[in-house]
Amino acid sequence: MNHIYKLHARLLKTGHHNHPLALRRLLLSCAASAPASLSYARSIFDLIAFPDTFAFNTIIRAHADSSPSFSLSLFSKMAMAGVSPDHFTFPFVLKACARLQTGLDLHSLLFKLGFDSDVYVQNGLIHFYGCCGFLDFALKVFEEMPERDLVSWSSMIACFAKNGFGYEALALFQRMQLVGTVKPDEVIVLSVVSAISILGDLELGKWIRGFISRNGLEFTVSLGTALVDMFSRCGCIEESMRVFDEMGERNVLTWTALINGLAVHGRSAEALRMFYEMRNHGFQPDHVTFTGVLVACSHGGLVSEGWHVFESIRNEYGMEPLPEHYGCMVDLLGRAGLLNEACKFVDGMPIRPNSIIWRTLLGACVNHNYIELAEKVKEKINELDSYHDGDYVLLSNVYGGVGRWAEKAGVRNSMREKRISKKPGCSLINVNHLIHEFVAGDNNHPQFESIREFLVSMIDSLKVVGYTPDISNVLFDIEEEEKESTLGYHSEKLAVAFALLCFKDSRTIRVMKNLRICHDCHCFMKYASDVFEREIIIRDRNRFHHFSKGSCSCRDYW
DNA sequence: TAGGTACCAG
Repeated sequence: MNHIYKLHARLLKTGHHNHPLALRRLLLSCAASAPASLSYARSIFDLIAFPDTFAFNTIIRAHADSSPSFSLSLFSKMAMAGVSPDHFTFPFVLKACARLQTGLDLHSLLFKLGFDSDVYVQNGLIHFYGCCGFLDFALKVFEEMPERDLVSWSSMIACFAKNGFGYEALALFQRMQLVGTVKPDEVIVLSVVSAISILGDLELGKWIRGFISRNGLEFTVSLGTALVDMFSRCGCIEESMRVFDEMGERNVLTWTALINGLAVHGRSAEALRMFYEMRNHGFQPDHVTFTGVLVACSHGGLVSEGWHVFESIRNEYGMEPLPEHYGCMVDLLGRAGLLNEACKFVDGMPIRPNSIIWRTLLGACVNHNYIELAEKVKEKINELDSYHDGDYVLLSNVYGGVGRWAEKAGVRNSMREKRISKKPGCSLINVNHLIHEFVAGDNNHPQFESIREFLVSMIDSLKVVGYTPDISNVLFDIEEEEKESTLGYHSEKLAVAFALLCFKDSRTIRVMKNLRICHDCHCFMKYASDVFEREIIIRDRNRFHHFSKGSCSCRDYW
């Protein structure tokens, strides 16, 4: 900002401060320093009697990121003033539209005006469609481009990553390298790291790290932070810690990434230690940091520490707790079996509890067999959002936990009436650089028969040492023997059986699952880690479970 | 004549 004031002062001194060229120069300087200089930029823009395309472009650009609605209002004003847009205008307008996820008619307008063949405009369109979730449109623009620059590839890869299509992002990155016309930079690699985080594939994680150093890419704070997060999501918190230790410069996001990683890996005490160490290094925690610390307390059963951290948000840091912090507290109390306290906490919340808060409480009811409370909580959820399949599964599990099969069947009927189906469990595993997908109850894998046979023999050998299949979590009221075989087909069991068949050495088995692991599978994995002398790491929807020598890192507290 | 797009991490 200082250089703008100096420039303005010089213009005032020489009497050129109202000269159109001087105003343009000032406006440009302000636009380059956005968002700090936005109000100043607006006042200069207002001084220009007849703003031309360049002036409009500059002011639209300056607001595209931080005040996208204002950018769009300026674009309308531009049209009303009869000032024509040019090929510079649209990338800025598209950026604003991407932020607001609006403006689907823009493509036809710029097509009509003949700006659709400009690479910057096309890149803007890819980014815009990607942000709005219209991947097909983004891909169409990308594929039809006669020439692509680094930003075109980067935009399309980011589109895939942002929308959860990890493999597609990686495949495109590979295609880009095969085409070989552009050289990857730190920006594009950040999207690739994010794609690998979605997949949770450690082999790929190690590869991208090597790629970064082989290609001499600058190890920026954001790239380092993304790697800390990625390794944690790939199930290797040790590697996250190594990257963290090697980073010369860190910021609050880096510390938070590590704290969150430690929390979901069940290393609660270390997460708390890092939180206090971070403060000693002079970094102020933000809302995300607090969420990580509270998750650590919750998963570690650290009730009093959790209370202390929660209260410090307001008392020490002067921040207002967000709904997710209240959610963490409900989880903390509920997990610890303090259901009455959890209810009191929800009743005393200064904000209206959302369905997530109630759902958290419902989960606690399942873990501690609080049937009446679960029924009341489910009613509360129904008032807010009655179509969430997971809630029915939880309620069904409460009834199953105490053998109330008639009520359990009632839950099934109610799901049928509302046409709600249970999302199938799905587990992924990397075997010899190939990802295998297992879906509960699905026998499409080419080696399904041998996997199933091996799984049956596994279950038999685990039963010998004390494993008893727990049938209470099976959703429907079916015969006992059938229930047992339904459990036998849970996707994570199939994935682990497959890994044991494939891996002849003693390497760690790593599985990624879309839903929470059930009690029976959790018990099965503990026995399997002992009997087969294997470390098994499962990433479920909430956290990581490290099974080793008959026990789990979550200490059965998840 | 100037001005441009992607990533922006937790």
